[in-house]
Amino acid sequence: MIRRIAAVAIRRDSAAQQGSVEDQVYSELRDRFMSGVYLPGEVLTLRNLAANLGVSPMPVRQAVRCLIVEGALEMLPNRTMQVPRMTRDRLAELLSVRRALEGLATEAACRVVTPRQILAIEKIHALSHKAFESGEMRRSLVMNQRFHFALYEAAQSSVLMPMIQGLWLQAGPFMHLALSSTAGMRWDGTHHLELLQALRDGDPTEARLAIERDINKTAEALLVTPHFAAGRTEAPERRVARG
Amino acid sequence: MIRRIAAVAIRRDSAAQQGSVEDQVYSELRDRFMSGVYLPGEVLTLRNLAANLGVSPMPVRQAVRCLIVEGALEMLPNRTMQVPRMTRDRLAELLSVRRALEGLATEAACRVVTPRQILAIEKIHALSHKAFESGEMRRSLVMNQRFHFALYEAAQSSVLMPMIQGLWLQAGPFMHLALSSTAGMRWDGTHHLELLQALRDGDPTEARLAIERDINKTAEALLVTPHFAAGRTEAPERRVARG
DNA sequence: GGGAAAAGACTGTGATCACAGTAGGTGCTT
DNA sequence: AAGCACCTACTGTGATCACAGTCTTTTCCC
Repeated sequence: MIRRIAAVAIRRDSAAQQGSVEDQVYSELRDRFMSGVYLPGEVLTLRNLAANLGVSPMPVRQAVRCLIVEGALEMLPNRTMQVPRMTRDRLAELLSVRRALEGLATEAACRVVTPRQILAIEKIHALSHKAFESGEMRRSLVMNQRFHFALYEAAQSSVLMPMIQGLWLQAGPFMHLALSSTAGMRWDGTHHLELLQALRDGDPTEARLAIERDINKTAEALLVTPHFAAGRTEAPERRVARG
Repeated sequence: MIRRIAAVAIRRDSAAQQGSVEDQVYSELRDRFMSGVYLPGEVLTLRNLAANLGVSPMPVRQAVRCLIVEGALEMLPNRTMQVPRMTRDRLAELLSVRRALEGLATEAACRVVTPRQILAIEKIHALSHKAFESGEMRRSLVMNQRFHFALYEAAQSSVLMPMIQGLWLQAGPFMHLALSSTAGMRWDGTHHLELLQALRDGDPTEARLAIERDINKTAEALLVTPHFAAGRTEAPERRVARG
């Protein structure tokens, strides 16, 4: 049974989308994972994804393989692919590595960031804060992500950036599942403001500490959610992919 | 012109090699990159690789895409694939991230490592040292890698291990190019011994410092080599793939 | 003889088909 | 009515072909 709910053509966004079809598929799927389109435990199939993206299965195969290598997708022994469930241990590890890598990136960024970039980051923070105040949690999460990535991009590191993206990619589905509801989420942008001040002062160490505090805050919010998988023996609850 | 120098079947090693052909190809290519089979700047093509591995181009395509995502391979604007050249900046970044991640893994390993595992690591160190003494640099490098990975594997982290492997994968071709000659390489296993002592003492902080010192030592040895690419405007010098 | 143009080889990419294995559903048998 | 077997639908995987580029080489003309 092939359910084509909305066969959105992959070229929808940005008229002059360039690159091969596979690159577009890969990019689109990355965005979807980071945006929480797919939920932990959800089962995806090549042909459904292809139909949903409006492309042939071929480019999807390779994009999906890459996502598996990155840990954003899991291949079960049955050869079926599913969005990995999250365990408390795994989340703690991800956050630990985030602290290390994003701390490094923040230090590097602080040393070379331009006033113009700082302004852009401030702007993104304002948007995130505004979205949070109006209860648009989804949008606030996305803007928060943009805030972090705008910062790390200033570091201009071709090593750190892909690794950090990989971490967000792995945590994406779970983060959106756990935080997209307003319940129990009392976020304040204190650490973001501290970071911005450190950037203006050109104080890498303080900037690093601010980011680490921000990640710790996220950790506190995430680790209390009841969304964790109990282990390898959890109930099936296999969600069928929507596309 | 298809040059089949040695069309080695992919199933050569270990009779009961399991998994799909693509998994085997991917695994084999990873090993080759980490072993320095391919040199920085070398150009690889799908069909040559496929012929060399004795498989059809199809599985190679996907494996190669994954390697590109991991940063082990580069795709030029011409759509040709080449082993990335190394720059001093990039190497410094890789080593910086290695310090952070392998430090983390070492701490974690130190907390859960068993005496039996410590013995195994000691054994590997002895082999590495012995190979170095007899001038077998290639073998010494491989054993050194096994030493590190045996340590990190003790940490049992499904997050850290793949990331660290990715780092070694990116640095692999350059490391072997720079260090496989005995010239200018005066390695001593002091830091390895310090690490082993810290493991026995159950002192995570000291273990972490020992690994960091070890990586710093490697950094010193690597950063003085004259093998760096000058930048984006370097001479072509495109080595043709051997397969 | 030198330079421009065309022909050739070879590249990655995408589509389509065949295949083996699995999961789930249906119908028959006991 | 319950249990078992078969059968259908669907999964990822691999192979093969066609195609549009690029790069090299050859060939023709000035």
